[in-house]
Amino acid sequence: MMGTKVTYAEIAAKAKVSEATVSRVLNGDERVKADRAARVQKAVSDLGYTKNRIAAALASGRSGLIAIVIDDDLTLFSDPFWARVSTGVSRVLMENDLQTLLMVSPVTSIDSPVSHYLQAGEVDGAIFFQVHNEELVKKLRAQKMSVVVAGTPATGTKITYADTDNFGGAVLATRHLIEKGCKHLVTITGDIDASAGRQRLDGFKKAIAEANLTIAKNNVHFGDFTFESGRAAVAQLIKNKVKFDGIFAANDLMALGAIAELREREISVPEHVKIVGFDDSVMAQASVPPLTTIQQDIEGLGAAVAELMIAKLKGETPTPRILSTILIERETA
Amino acid sequence: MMGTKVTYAEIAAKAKVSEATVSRVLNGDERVKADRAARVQKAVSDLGYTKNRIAAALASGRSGLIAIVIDDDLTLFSDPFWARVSTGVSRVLMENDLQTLLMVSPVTSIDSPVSHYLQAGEVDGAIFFQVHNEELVKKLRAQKMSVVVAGTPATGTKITYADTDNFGGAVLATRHLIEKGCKHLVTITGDIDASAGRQRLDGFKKAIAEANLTIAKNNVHFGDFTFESGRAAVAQLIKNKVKFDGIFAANDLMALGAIAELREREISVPEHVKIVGFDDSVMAQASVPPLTTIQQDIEGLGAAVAELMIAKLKGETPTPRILSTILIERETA
DNA sequence: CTGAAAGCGCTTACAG
DNA sequence: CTGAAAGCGCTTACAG
Repeated sequence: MMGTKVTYAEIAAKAKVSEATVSRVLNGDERVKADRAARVQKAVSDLGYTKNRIAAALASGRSGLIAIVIDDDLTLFSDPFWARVSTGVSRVLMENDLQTLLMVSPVTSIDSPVSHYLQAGEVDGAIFFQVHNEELVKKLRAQKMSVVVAGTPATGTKITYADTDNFGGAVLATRHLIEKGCKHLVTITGDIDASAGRQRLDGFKKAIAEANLTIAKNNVHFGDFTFESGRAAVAQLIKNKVKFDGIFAANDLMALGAIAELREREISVPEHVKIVGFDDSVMAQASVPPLTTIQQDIEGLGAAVAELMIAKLKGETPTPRILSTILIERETA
Repeated sequence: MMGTKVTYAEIAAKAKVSEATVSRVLNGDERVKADRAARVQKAVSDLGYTKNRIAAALASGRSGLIAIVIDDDLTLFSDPFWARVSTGVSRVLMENDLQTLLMVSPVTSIDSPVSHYLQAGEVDGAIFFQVHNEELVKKLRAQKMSVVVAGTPATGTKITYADTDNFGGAVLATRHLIEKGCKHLVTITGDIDASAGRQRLDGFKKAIAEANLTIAKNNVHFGDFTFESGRAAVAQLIKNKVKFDGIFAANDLMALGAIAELREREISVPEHVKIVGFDDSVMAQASVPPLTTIQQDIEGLGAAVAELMIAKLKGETPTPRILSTILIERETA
């Protein structure tokens, strides 16, 4: 079975072909004659051979390694979201005989160890979960390394990316509130510097306009995706005497913060105020009352990113992928 | 600066030494004379050299790759817990010039692709986040591969591991309930097949015994770490007419489920029933009322696992590491 | 379609 | 302390 390392030499001897032929068969070269290919295949399985990818990498210049680069500054990875994206990435990559290298690094500045590592060319591609540093991405692309981003990069750049349809999801959420009879809608935005934050706000505005409603000055409250900011938003809204009967919170955590504050003031959800979140995190169904929210296909996003990477590795220039969302109706709206 | 690949040949020429010497200097061999070593160092930085780890791996037989193996059957990685452990692992490994390979695979049976891959010896070590398959671990260890487990393996095995002090944390939680005046305690256990589930139950029992209280037959309700099971537990308890004024739930999610059910029955928390969870997840502070819970050092656990791995790689036989927990008092107890 | 041969960029006994 | 040389296990023009 296993035991001592089996190499091409043994296979070649057993199959009575050259090592070059063994290599061809193992790499799916069609030109090898069927009978010889069969002999090689048999020898391979008889000997329980598994290829030494490191040797292959050195000889071919392709490592088969794809890095997932995560900037730990934002303790991003603590967010279950990214973990699930990674799961999707890893699964698809493995299916395609590629390995996932996990790089969690405090800073992805152009001079950080991670950057140097990436620039050293030991990985075939890099997947970024944020684009703090467009410079780095550009530099890597200039070095013909394949780069794919999960999320929407700044407009104008030609970076390949996949993202959830944040805009569409926000439209869905807002329309739902309107359908449920809300007349005075407000939104609590996420971090507006992040594309997801911006897009969700845009979607909200779109749905409002579509329904011929208007957005009063104080109806957009800028939050930052935290529970506290959701809570503060409601407090502020009330302090400002804003009249509202529906809230679209750009994520579940802020929605929960909003609910907590409403509850404290004995404003009942969904009777007095309806609310829709975004993410469909575990918390959404564990909340009281269970939260109506927008669900995204998180592992699917990871898979999409991996597929884009694979396409780029083949020399193709794939177009961005936008994954649609669905509304999960629970009890808050 | 960068550009064309710099190799030992260039460095050797520039520093006027042999390639062997370059290798020695770069690998910290003390025997090289200071002045020659200095010349090499200078050439290295002048040329902006970065080592080709793949070539080094092939020549030395050490890949510098450590796999984190995650069984995706349980969608384990969706749990932010493991993502954070991975963060800790990855950080420490990087600091030690090792890479983290992320392997999310549906099954880690002894015949799965992952197993084959690991057995092929392309990684220097493997970190398991669960030990479904003791066989695999044993086999790998027999092949002198370094294996470390995050979590507590079955007793009797000599597997190196690091884990949170689940037992101690449960004792802390239970004592707190007792100090707060609870007389009739119940616990909602986690999956009892998992070591964390068992240990947290044992800790509960220990604290009860310590206080000279007794555990009535129905006071231990077996859950499975889900929100629903927490909810069902309370429903069951009430149906069985069990008298209780304090609940230790083996994780936050079940605690939230319990709170939801209590609220529905208009039993107020913490006035009528006090409750303590375990994990200090994001949900704990976002719950209403905020959940008193046990906090563990999750990234620290990852770091500990990585440190154990590094020790094993050096040929040492480190002893298991148990990380202590603290109680975070909020409003439910 | 196939083989001999060179090469990928390091490491490491071995000899001195 | 240092160098020449062999070798790690593959891949890939090149020639036929």
